[in-house]
Amino acid sequence: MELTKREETVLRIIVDEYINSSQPVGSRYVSKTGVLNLSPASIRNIMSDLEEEGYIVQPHTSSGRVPTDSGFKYYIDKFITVSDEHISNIKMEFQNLDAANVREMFDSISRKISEITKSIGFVISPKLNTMYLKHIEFLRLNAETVLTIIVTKSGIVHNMLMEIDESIKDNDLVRVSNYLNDKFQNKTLLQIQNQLMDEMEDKKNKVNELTEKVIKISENLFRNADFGSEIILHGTSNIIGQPEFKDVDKLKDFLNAFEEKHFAYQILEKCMNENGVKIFIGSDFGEEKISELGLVAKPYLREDNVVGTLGVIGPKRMKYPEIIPIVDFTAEIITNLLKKLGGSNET
Amino acid sequence: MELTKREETVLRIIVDEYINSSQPVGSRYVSKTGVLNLSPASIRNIMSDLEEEGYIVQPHTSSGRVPTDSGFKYYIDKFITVSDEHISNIKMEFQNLDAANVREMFDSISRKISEITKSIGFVISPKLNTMYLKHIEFLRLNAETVLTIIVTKSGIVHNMLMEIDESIKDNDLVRVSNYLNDKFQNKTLLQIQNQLMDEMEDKKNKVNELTEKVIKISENLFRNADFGSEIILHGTSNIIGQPEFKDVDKLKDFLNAFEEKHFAYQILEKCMNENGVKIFIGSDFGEEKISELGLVAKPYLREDNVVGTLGVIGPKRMKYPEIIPIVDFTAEIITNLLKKLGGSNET
DNA sequence: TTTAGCACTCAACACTGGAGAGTGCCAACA
DNA sequence: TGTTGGCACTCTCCAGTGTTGAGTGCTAAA
Repeated sequence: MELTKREETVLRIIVDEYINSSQPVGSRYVSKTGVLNLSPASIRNIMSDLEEEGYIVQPHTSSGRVPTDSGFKYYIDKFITVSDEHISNIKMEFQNLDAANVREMFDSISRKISEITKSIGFVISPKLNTMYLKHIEFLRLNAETVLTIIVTKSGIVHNMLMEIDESIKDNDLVRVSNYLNDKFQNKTLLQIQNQLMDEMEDKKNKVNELTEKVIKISENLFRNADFGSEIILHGTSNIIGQPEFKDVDKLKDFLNAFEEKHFAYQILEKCMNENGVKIFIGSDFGEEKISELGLVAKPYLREDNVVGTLGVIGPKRMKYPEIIPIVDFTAEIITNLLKKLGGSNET
Repeated sequence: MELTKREETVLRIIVDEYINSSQPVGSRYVSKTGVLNLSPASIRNIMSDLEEEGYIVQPHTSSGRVPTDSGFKYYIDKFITVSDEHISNIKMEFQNLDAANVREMFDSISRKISEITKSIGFVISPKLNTMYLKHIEFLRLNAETVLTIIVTKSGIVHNMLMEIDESIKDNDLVRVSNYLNDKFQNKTLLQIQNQLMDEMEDKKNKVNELTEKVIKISENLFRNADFGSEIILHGTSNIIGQPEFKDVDKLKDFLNAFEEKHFAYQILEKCMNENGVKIFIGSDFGEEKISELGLVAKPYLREDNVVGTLGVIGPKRMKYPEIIPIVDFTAEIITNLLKKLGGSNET
């Protein structure tokens, strides 16, 4: 719904101030800002209209107004502008992240985001099964245990322990890894998984000794392998001070829920499918527990496909003009990182 | 200091009840338990003695008594007995941890501990530089970037990205890794690091082409490598409900401090040097922020050397009889795991 | 040595009234 | 017709008050 100029202005002032103070905003305050040159009484009329249209509410009869979720959305759509200053500040912040490998890079970024936004920062790592195989290797740790190391083209390293039949010799392992490396270079792990499963089906037909070994080992390896993504988040303590979590039980519920990764995943999956910065507010989640929260997220890409997401979780009344460019920029960082790492040496 | 039988009994009843309720315990309650068959008035005399000796205090004139840190210590030393039932319960709990690799095993264990103790569970992973090299490998991701993968004999996989001189060819990398694997199998990473550093010193003397390559690459790799340990902890939300953290600021301070890993590390390092379960209470830490906390920890071993620690952090008034065997048992699990993984295939 | 009795202290709680912030409505005004 | 000042009203917040109950220390008697 479209608002008049003055309604917009009043809404903006209310949201701005609410973001600042987390307190209901009264007509007197709005009038005093001097932006509109109207008396409190007139402001009250405008507020009354805004309330009718669902953009603001009163917590109780004699209190000021608080923006509703639609109020927030209107505000975000209309009034958020990102200043160059913000952007250059952010570039500074991300100048020298220290990270020895890709996993640590995700970790550092998540931590950094949480630090500079004073909210919860998160990174969902790429689903491993969408990544291209660079290299696979088996190392025998002892008679029954083999360590499998899978490296993707983007430099992500995944390792798995595997119980193994003692009849399989060390040089069998070498042969199998050579075979897999030759055959499956530059296929995604999912493709490999599927193709291997198919071959297992066919195995009654053509069994030579090598394929048998491959099948035996791969079955062990791929059947129960978890190539999903990991959620890396930092800064949960940042939201403890926030007034919307004065209620300790609410806080506990929320943190508990987030330690259960699947809950977090469910929430965050919503922003996996679209490109660009996406904002969720309160009721969007459809979860009572987190109705006081907001989420700013953006996916990052590898070869133009979304492979993961990152962003910020905080109170609804976040400082969007600061946070949006942060999320935007860090997603670019990761996209570039993945491009650079998996870049040359293509087939 | 030694206490009389009756003093001991009163102290035990007070601590027991305080652990239960986190409320000061009064003479009437102690009398009512019937353990001593004394009236509240007599109990009061005994309590008065205990207070003089520093085992209990009154938060205010007309309240019941609360154990002091020495009260807790006395209690732990004298009265904790671990029942077989506890132990078999724990064994059940750890029956089926799912973990695909060593890192995930630490993660699962830390999570499991936090779940069953309703406190914070932590595992400090082994210092990588105390671990024996099993295998090192270089993978070129692109012209300038090489991924190094280090595997220890216990199956811990560490990977590092490294910028590299373009003049170094792929087969140089293979040769160098062969060289390192041959020469340094079954040395600790620290030994390797030192030996390589020494060789760099000598390099003016005997330079053949291979050593030069090795030195160039290793320098890159080992100079700034972080082979320290990682702190894995779960369940911070468990202490939110606890009455000793009613004060939100205290809670925030504490969680913040713990997100700074070095703080946690400093605290936890204290229990690195001794074998057996170690208990710290409140003032032991010498840190105001965490004076309300207790810590039960035990190191785990690899070849009779302490390489890491694990344990539980919670309010002082923890259920020690339950928690001590949990910590004890899980440390054994990890010790055994490391022994099994790095076990055979020795030199 | 133990106990009953008593006076005393303190936290916790419910209740009260006043102050302050904010509203809606109305009548008056430009 | 839009704007404004005035006014009655509502509600939260807070400080002050009295009451209750739990617990103590002390004393004198058993």
